Amino acid sequence: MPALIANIDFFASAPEVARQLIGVTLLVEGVGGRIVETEAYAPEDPASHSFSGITQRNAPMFGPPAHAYVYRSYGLHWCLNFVCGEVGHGAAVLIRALQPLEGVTQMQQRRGLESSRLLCAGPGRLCQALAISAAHNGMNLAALPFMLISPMTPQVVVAGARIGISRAVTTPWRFALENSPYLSRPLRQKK
DNA sequence: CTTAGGATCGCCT
DNA sequence: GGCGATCCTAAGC
Repeated sequence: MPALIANIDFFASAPEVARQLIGVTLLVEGVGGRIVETEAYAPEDPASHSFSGITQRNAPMFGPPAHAYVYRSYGLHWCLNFVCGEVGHGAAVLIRALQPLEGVTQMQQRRGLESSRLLCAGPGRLCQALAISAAHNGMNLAALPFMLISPMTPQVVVAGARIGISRAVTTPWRFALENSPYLSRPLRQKK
């Protein structure tokens, strides 16, 4: 079965993959933790980089699934996405936050920060902690330096509106591990 | 608790 | 030329 890593089918839609990624342990060079927050970006999605078609920057989104799409945000931060869906459709999942587990000392050094709560709580922060940069753009997630490990038990996932965008602001494609203290921002659930 | 401003630059119109 | 799928710090309530 192609593109099946850590029991996740990367050929599925972005929201499905985003939900399935919650609880998966992500390591880069052995450093990282458990994914506690993701966002889905799909074709036909006005908030997606792929919305207006293929460009130099978003080209990896139109490549094979289960590969990395890394881009620079606001000129100074890196953001890590996992490409998913059918080849050429332009879907991806933004990895927004991790619960630090492995290589915590190294992540603290890279971030210049001791707090474990804020170590990987945000797409830019976790890329700094894991030393992810343009060098990782287009890389296969099934091969080193990446490692994905599926959780041992089912995860309780909650959904809400995505953060930091100006279009399609109500689409509930932000996914988080329920009650996790390691989110970039608290997710306000509907009651 | 919320909000405001600055850093900083590649990408797209 | 304008504007971000951000983050940090500071100040106000």
